[in-house]
Amino acid sequence: MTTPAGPADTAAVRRHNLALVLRYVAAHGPCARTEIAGATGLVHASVTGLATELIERGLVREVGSAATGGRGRPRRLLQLVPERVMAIAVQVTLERLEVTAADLDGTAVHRASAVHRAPFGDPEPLAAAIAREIKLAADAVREVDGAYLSGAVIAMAGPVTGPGHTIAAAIDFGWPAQTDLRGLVAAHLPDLGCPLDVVNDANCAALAEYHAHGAARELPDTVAYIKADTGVGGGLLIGGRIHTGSTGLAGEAGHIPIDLDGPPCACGARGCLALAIGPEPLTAAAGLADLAARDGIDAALAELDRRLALGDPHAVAALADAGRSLGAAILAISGLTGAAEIILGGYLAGWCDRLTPGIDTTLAGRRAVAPHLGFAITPGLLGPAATLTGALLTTREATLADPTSVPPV
Amino acid sequence: MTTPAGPADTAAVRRHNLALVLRYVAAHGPCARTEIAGATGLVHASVTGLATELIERGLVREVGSAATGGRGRPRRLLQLVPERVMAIAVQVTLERLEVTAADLDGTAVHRASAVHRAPFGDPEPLAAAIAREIKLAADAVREVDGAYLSGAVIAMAGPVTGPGHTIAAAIDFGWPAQTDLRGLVAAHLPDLGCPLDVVNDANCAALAEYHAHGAARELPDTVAYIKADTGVGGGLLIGGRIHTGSTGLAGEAGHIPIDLDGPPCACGARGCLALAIGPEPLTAAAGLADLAARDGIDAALAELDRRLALGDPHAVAALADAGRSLGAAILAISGLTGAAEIILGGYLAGWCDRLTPGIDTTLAGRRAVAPHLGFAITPGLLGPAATLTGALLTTREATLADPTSVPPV
DNA sequence: TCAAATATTGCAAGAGTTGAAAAAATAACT
DNA sequence: AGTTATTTTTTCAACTCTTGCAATATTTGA
Repeated sequence: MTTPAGPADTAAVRRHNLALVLRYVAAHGPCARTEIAGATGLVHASVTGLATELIERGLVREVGSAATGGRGRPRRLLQLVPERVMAIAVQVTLERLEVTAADLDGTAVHRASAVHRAPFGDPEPLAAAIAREIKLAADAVREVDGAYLSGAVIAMAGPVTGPGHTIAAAIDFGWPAQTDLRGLVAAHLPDLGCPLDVVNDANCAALAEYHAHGAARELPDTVAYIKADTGVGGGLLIGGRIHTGSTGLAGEAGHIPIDLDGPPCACGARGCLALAIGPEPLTAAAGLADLAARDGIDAALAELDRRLALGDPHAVAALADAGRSLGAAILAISGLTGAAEIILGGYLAGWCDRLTPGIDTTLAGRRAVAPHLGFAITPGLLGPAATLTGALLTTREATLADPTSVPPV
Repeated sequence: MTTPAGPADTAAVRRHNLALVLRYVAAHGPCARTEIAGATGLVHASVTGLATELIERGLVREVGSAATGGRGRPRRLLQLVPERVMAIAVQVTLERLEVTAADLDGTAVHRASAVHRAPFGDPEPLAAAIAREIKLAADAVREVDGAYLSGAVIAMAGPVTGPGHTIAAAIDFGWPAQTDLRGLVAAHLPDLGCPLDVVNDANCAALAEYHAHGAARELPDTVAYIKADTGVGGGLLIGGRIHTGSTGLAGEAGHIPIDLDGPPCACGARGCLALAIGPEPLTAAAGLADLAARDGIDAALAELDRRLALGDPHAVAALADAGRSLGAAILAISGLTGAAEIILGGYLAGWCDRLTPGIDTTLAGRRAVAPHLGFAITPGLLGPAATLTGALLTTREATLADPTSVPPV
């Protein structure tokens, strides 16, 4: 069962078992009650009752029958009704708001992209803009017949701590410590009628990649994710759930030191990973500093990508060097978190082949001593959409964990 | 409630609520049913029933009354019966077995220390020796009237993975990968009558320090532990429980790289933390390499301790230098795990003051940029006994989590 | 001695799961 | 065409657990 601090009662049992059945149906497509009973350990009679309640809540529907091959009553198949539950996700970057409202399958019913101008140091205008977008998305959801709005999630950079979801530090926006972005946005949405959460953007991406990989094969209990795009971030997944840690920074690999006497970093420390694999240092190492200064970092990254495709030795060497540093970070991540799988996202995914030689250089010695090193390194499957997808998944998880949060019919 | 994969029923509810009450009684000394009801959220009537069952299982007893001050029926106080449940812990080091059988309070009823000679590469003789010691300890427990043997735990170096508790690698003993030490020992103990587990020794120490600190004040959700004595190890605690990770190595800080181009380590990588704060490098840095070679590492550490007490500049500088490296590791640990508290154990605890200057050197820049850094560094409160204490705590946790594992009367 | 106050326990009601029996629905057989 | 075997699903009584309310127990203060 879920692990609340408080007492348990029969309602908690019901919640747990409803979640058990709903999760099975969601994961294993159309399936019969008998199959669910066999797989979950529940008794047939219980599955009947649980399925009935899920149907009443509109989360599951019967979808025809399927003869089992031999004789006997045919199975009546149950299927998830993804469009029953919708969630809203807002990704906040320095210049834009990306908004999606989608159902449990991730099928979007509303998309928006808005430019915002957030004055340095004052979160209020941005909060108002976010609230405006959420309101539009919520209106779009309400247009859909029978859809239940389960939650809205704001994904943005910076550590998010505690149950209050306050943002410990948003350096790029210059906000004061412990800014209660959720509270500021919620103040504009008095009748939103669903939970509003703030989560770290890299953690969202980590969750999305975890699900993407987990669909194809069994994943280990502890999985780490590192991404680099406009910055370096990451996330840590334990038992399929985001682990934020007490600092809200768990898995944020960008500012771990890998070089004791390395160059100073803007974070105040020295030799951070971000100085080795971040976009500015990486393009600079490939001789593209001037281009980055003139046309912006995106142009420089695009040029680096072009040169890598052409096999430019300077660019290839820069990636190999970054790989060496990344290898050290991977050793630290696996050692400290116990992650048995490390997923690379952002441009690390696309350039994985170019990074591998450097990574191997760092890991070769350890691999020789400990042949089955205990962890795998895999490129991410999702592109930039990972963040929004992951934000939607957080509310999907909440719905699957407590189906009683969705009202009947 | 605890979170098993399977279905939940009313028995699970009972287990959860029994654990809730037992945990409260164990943590908050003698207390009345009313107090328990108020603190846990259970209703008075439920507490009555739950307390009755705990009394029947011998885990709790009534211990007099206490007038509440004003008028009214006095409170009947309930108290944990620590001696009801005993556990056995065996700590395995290269030369010795240290054994303790103790009750829920950690009060020992049996202690033993045995020299063993484990042939390199063959775990069987050591398994036999461990089984012998466990048998003696179990006999001692059976002497105690009314005591229930809840479990036996073997604490030893090396990563312990999966539900099978196999030892992925025991380099010091030269065992093959995935050695099933638990199985080997259990084969000698066909009628032990209690669970037998193998856990990582540093993880045990981490758990013990967590409890020691937590007794005095509220601890954050995620806490990390690093220790150095004969080697460098550590552990990661999430929600008060050991997180082993999928590799079984979570929190093992000894072989995270902090210096990309540092010296090669026996683990195969370069610039590992163990090369900076491990006993051999540390004594060598203080100019005690010859002494270590001649009289052993313990003698060299003792001499280092003496010189530190005298303020020997060479020794002090060595500690400061180690502190710099430790600071880098601490940044990595906090960043990756989200730990808001990092506990230093082994000689790191005793020499904490001497390490602090170096740690501060590394952290100063970060502290300047992020004033409330988000984590605290504290010395451990327990000495070498931490490992055995922690091993006992793992079974204590199991008992508190499922009081129905203890039979009636 | 009596009333007030507080702690604990009994008891019926409500909700959940379970196991066995009954009902439903189809294929195979005669 | 009718019947039987087989498989799936539902119904129903039994049991356990928490809950809320009323009853009981026990002490203090007047």
